[in-house]
Amino acid sequence: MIKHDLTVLLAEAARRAQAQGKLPHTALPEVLLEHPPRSEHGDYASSLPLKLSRAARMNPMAIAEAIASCLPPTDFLARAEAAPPGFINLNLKDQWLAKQVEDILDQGDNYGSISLGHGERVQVEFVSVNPTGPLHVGHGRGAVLGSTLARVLGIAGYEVQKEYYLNDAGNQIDSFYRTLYSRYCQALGQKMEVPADGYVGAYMVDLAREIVAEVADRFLSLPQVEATQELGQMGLKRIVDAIREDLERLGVTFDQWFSENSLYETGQFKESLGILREKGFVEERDGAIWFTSTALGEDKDNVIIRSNGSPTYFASDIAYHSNKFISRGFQRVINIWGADHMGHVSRMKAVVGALGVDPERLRVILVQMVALRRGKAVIKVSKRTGEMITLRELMDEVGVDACRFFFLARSADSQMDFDLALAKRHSAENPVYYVQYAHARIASILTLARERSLDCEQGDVSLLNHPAEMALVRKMLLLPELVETAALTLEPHHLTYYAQDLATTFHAFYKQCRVVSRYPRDLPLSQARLKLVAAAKVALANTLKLMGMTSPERM
RNA sequence: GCGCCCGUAGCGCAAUCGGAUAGCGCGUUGGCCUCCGAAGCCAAAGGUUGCGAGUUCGAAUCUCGCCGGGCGUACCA
Repeated sequence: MIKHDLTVLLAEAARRAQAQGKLPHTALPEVLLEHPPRSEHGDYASSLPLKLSRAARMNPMAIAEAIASCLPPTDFLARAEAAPPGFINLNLKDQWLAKQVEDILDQGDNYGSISLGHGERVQVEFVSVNPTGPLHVGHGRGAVLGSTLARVLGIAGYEVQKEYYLNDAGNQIDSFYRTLYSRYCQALGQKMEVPADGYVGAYMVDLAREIVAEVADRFLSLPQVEATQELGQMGLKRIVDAIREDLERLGVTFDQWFSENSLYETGQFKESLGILREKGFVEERDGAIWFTSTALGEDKDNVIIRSNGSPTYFASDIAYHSNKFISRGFQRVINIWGADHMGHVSRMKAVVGALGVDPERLRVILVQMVALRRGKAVIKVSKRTGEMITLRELMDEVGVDACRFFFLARSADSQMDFDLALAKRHSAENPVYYVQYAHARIASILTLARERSLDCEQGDVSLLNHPAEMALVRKMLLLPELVETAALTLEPHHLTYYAQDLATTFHAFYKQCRVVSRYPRDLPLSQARLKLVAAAKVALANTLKLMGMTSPERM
């Protein structure tokens, strides 16, 4: 990556300046490059002189000049200038930039890949919604964020495993089973109340009807406990299948669906509890088993096994994380949770530490809530009350691509207001079409060139020097840097802004530079520009692919 | 009460480490299709970055105090 080459070059120049006595021998801070907001300030700039000024007791401008004078000539750097109050501005050579077009074409689908991760094994666990009802709009946000992040980490050189943690044990499943039983009986005309803690959503009525359609009244003759259990499992499977279907439609797939229940069946839970006990973090009190997190600086202790003998959700999570880190050996684990799980974060980190794993290896991304409105009316989303807008409805309404783009365009820590009344109208104005239009436009240029039998293999990219051409190359070269940033900060929302930027730069180029010309004298330039356009298609398509969106050839 | 997140143009949101004149989309106003897609381009208007102090050569960004919104603070998940 050119940015890294420049970073190294600058650091060397600073050391050379010290060796030559132009700079005092103070410790050098890490060299950081940025893209100046104004293009006159170069392709990259460093504020190193400003940071060095105090320790070196020198005027920052003098430092900038000293370092700039020690930069060796290279085939990519056109010039380095000291700029007030003490920046070093770096400009790339047009000829070098033009040559990158061929480099991008050579890389093709791999363009954007970097080796940041060095094959480190990372798990991204996301969605993991309780399988007690359909996915709603809010879940879509975590699904899109997680799947995009997994793609970004993959292209950044990590070995990524995507996982859905299936909460198929515990209270909520029990309640789901009992609700389903009651709805099943009702569907068959029996008098039966929905449990007080049950799921009152209409989808449970539909689910019961579906099951009746399949098995009729077979379960009525069974003892209630047995019927509830069997019926529940049937219903659970249907719900999970529906969740899986919705996610697939959204472009979200998993390498593994991990069953919470299996943690108890395989003895993983006992094992991890044993580790904690051994290390002295387990205590019995008031008839319950506690994790003594206060000993690790937490505000309070947490119950692992209730006094009635049933394990808590936290208990499962202890075993689950032990499984992730110790049994399966992931070097890093990224959990994407809703903001309502915030209270869970620090105790999970404490548990991971207690298990003997560096808590830094666990990263939790909290996705802020999606507040639903219909016009001015706030819709309270709750599976309990059953009022919700499903993800499926949203996808029907605005389409998958717009859906993904919309969720992705906001950073995880900003709350989102989703107005359904405006959803459809907004989808037509969504920047997603702006980006995809650029791709379709490129495709049609390339088609036209093919129809006119233009051989762009012959194109000589050194003919490229128009400012709009150079701007487009520069923008394309940002993709690997963007991947790096997104992978390091775990913030894939930057992709949406980059995609728009790239599209804008392309549209501007298109307006200013004729690609396919009717005049024979333009042939060499046409061929060169076709290469540029083909490279732009690669960059744009790869960006869209990272976001899980389609790259239409026409629209 | 305490803890975490957020507050940026009319609306929705960006701003990679503290960097140079804070950007993008929608909306508003005006212009641009006689060789490649106007779902486009160009231009204009629109900001005391919630308020007030502090640190710094430099603050949307860091610190402190207020104000407003969200979430958490269960033997729920």
